[in-house]
Amino acid sequence: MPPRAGQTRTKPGRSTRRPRGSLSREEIITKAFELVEAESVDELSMPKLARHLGVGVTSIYWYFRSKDELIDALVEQAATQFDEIMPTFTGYAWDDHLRHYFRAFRRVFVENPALCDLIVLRAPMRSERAKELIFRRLERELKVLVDAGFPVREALHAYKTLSVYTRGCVLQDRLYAAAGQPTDDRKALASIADPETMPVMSQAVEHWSSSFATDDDFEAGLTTAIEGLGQQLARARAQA
Amino acid sequence: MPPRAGQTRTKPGRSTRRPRGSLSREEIITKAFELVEAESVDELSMPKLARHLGVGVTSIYWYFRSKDELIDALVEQAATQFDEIMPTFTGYAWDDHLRHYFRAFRRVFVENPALCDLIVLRAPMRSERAKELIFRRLERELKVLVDAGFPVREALHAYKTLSVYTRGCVLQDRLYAAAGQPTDDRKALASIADPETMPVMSQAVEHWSSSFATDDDFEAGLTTAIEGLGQQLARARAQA
DNA sequence: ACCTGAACACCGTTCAAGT
DNA sequence: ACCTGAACACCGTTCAAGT
Repeated sequence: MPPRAGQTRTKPGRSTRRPRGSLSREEIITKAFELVEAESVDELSMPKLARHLGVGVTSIYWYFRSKDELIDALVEQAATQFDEIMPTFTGYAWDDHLRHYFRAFRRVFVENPALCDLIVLRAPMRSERAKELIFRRLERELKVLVDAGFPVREALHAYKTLSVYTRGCVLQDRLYAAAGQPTDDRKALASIADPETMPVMSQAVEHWSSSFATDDDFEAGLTTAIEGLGQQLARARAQA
Repeated sequence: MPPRAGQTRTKPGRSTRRPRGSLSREEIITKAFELVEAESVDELSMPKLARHLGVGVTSIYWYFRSKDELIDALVEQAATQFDEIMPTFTGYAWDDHLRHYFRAFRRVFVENPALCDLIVLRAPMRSERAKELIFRRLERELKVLVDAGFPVREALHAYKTLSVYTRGCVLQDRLYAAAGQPTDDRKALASIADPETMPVMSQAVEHWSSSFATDDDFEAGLTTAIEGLGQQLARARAQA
């Protein structure tokens, strides 16, 4: 396309030097987060971000010492956003509460891959603000369990177990999505699982999916863990 | 250091052109795996690998179309190695069996971070050989559960749940190791967990560790899941 | 058939220089 | 104080050329 009349010829993407106060930490974080949402953390690069901001690459380094420091800021942003998106549940019995809570926990990550990349794959958090959000969340969730009769130590273990399990499922989902190859799982198994040499697996063909973290899988594991917790609670109550 | 007499001056690191048949797919994989073990997958680069092999960078591209294809080969190598390292357990009751099996499962990854990088963080596997190894493993492990009375579907869910949970723990461990900052967890919590505003968490301080996947945490989750499975088994047996 | 270096488009980061 | 481009050491990959 030839340059239109009245248009000064410029370097592609940016025409003028940005005025002094026009850039800010916040704008950089916001625009970087946009890029991560649109593509992924791995795709984020300083030159790309600079173009998206309409700035010279090096300008970003005035606000962040390194890309790593920028990512830390994005993780904090993600933690805040996660906290806003997560619904709060009240009035459920402890087991239904856990079920709803971790179902939502998983959904938020599955529906927002950027949050998954920044939180699940970037633990541990280095931001004080993010830690505080986690502590507040834990206070609320542990209270539900302690009120139901769980000793504090067991309540903490219960939350950790379900949190790690759920994040494990979410990671699995994310890796499968990134690989982006919906292979015909059942056929692959069927071709290997000969009834003679693999009697059990050949029976399992109808339930097979190579992802270990489908909705169905997640629900099954969630139920298993909650039933286990139920037994622990019964013992704790009997002791008291 | 001045070049010694009789030594021809060469480019640093490699003196002669390698003879024709001297390089091979296998050697590349072996040396690449060495690098991943010594550093990490993220640190692996084609130039580094070429230096380690004493070859020109581009020679590698005769054997692998891309770095991605090379990594796929490394994943297969890792899967084979994992299969060799994992001990086999026989003669245990189903619950003790699961306990020993997944304890070992976790240990292998914790002690071999390269395997964790290549298997846990690189799922799903694209190699047919790796898939076959997994199916064989599943056949053996599911048999233990089915023999104990689990329906095939429930046995599969049980394995998946514990596998995802264990890999979740391993990932967490790995991320904490990579971050490499053994912060004083308990103090961090104590400074935030005011008994007035956070009564439950302030009681939890003595059990706190910011990693959700310590040995103790893992064992607790493992027990919880196995207890849940015990209940499911009891129901399945009652039905039969 | 196998190994090679030059070259390209990218990346993160530093530095000295503009305003 | 804030924004800039030039420059550096890296990266993955392609290509035409050696043997």
